[in-house]
Order: sequence, then C-alpha cells, then structure tokens
Amino acid sequence: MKLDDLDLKIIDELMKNSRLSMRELARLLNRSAPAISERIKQLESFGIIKGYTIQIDYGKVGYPVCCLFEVTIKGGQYDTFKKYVSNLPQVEFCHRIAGSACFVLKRYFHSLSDVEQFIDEVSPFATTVTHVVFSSVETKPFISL
Amino acid sequence: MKLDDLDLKIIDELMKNSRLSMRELARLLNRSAPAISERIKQLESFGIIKGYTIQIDYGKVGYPVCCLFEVTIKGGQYDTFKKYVSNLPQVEFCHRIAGSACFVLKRYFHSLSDVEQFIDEVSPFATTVTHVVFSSVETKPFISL
DNA sequence: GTTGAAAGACACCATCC
DNA sequence: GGATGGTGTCTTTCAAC
Repeated sequence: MKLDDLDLKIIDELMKNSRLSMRELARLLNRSAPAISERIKQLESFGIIKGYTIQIDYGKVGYPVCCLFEVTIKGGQYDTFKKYVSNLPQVEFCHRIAGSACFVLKRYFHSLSDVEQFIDEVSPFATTVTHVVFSSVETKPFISL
Repeated sequence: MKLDDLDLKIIDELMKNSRLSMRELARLLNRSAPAISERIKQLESFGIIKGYTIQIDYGKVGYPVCCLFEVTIKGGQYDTFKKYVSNLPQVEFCHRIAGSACFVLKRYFHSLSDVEQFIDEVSPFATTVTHVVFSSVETKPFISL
C-alpha cells in the first residue's frame, strides 16, 4: 500500500491520541469524516495500524523495575527460549539481533529479586547480560516527517 | 493511589483496545458505564494511564530498519546527548542504564545508510555499539496478573 | 456503585461532485 | 478520489437512589 500525506497525518494524530473520533480527526485534518474513516479502514486492513493501546506508568502499577537483557542461547535451544518468552508477562519486546548476543529483551518487574529469579529461570537454556534501567530521556511521540 | 482488581482489568482491556467506549468496557467487566468512567478519570489524573496510542508496522510506514544502541558518553557530555536525542524522531525509547554503557536507545530507520549517518552524528559526544534487529518474538499484550 | 432519561455526538449510508 | 445530508444508534453525563 502506498501512503500519502493524509495517511501519515492520521497515523501521527492517532499516535498522540488513539481515542479521537472520526469526526474529531476529520476536523483536525480539514477533511470529512467518511474520508478519514475510509483511510483508517485501509490502514487497519493492510496491517499498518496493528492495534490501539494505552501507555501506562509501570511503576505506579506495581512494576517499578525495568531491565534490558542481552540473551545468548546455549546449545541451540532457540525454540525452548522462544516458547518460554512468548508466554511471559510484562515483556515489552524480544528481538532477534545481529551481533554477539542472540536476543534483546525488555521486561518489567515487581522487584530486583524477581529479576534475579528470571535470570535463574532462563539460565538452563541461555546466558544473560542484564541492564537495569535507571530513568528515561523523554522522546517525541513519532513520525511527522 | 491504590489499585484494585477492577482498575487492573480496565488497564488490561484498554491495553488490548484503547478505543473501547465506556459502555463497552462496562459490559465486558459487568459494571455500569459511570463506574468505569470514574475509574478511568482517576487512572488518568494519577498519571497511571499516560496516553492513548496506536501500534503501527514501522516497516510498512517506511522504516524497515530497527536498531538498538548501547551508548557511552564521551567527556561527560550527557546534556548534549540528551538534548540531541529528545529532538530525534523515530526514537522508541532512550534509557539511562546501569552497567558499562550509559544509555540504551531504540530507533527506526529508512535504511542502513541512515543508521550509519546516525552513528556518525552521535560520534562527537558518544560511542555506540549497534544491534540490528532481525525479527521479533511475539509477546503477550500485558498485565493480567 | 446503579439505574434511567435527555441531549448530544457519532458512524454509516446513499448520493452527488 | 472526496463532500454532504439524513438516519438511527450509541454515547456520555447527570440526577436520584
């Protein structure tokens, strides 16, 4: 699918606020509601918009600890690891990467002792390098161009 | 703020679909719409729900390359780096971390040559270790408990 | 926290440009 | 491709309980 300026602007606005109605979106972008509505249906059906979600403060929800892990698989147990990870809660992502490690994984925890437990659980099929997150630099929502 | 089961369920549902109306949410959780509405207002005002956004396929939007960077600041130029990063587009996050590196940053690019350019731009005030993302392991949306 | 009513906003469709 | 107008539905919000 070929995206034009309007599509990108719609994505931009929905990035900032996914609860906008078609009508509000139309007003913001000086179009009619049906025009916007049709674009969004397309964006959804092409899998460009994959979902509508919220951003939460993990700390306030009981997960004050965030870690990034470089994961190196032992003895080719890739599938064991993948299956294990895909059922773990509080995993923001798990990417296969180029470089010395095999995966990078980001996960939220209740406490540091839960981090320790996670590392222990993984240890039969992978070694890990752990990065504890202290804080975050604020970044822009997205796109614009 | 103390969160109870209902709050967590609301967060869970909104994680899966942030466009749910109060009424639909109420139906899903066997409550009345005003009850849900008030909870959400609280969750917002306490900063627990930080925003409503969409998930997009970055590849289909012109950013097929994703990289993670371990960033080590040179000569204490932290503020230079932070300021630079906070105005960069397509940065998913930039975390200050414990360990050998200072930051971990995730960013999307049009091409590998844009990655190269980014590394060059950062080089005056930081050294980088680059991890190119090949693919992702599917993970659960979130929370539940 | 629930219910019920009222007002308003909404999405959708058909039609037309 | 996009705009307009009408219809019926759904929404939120408020008051009373």
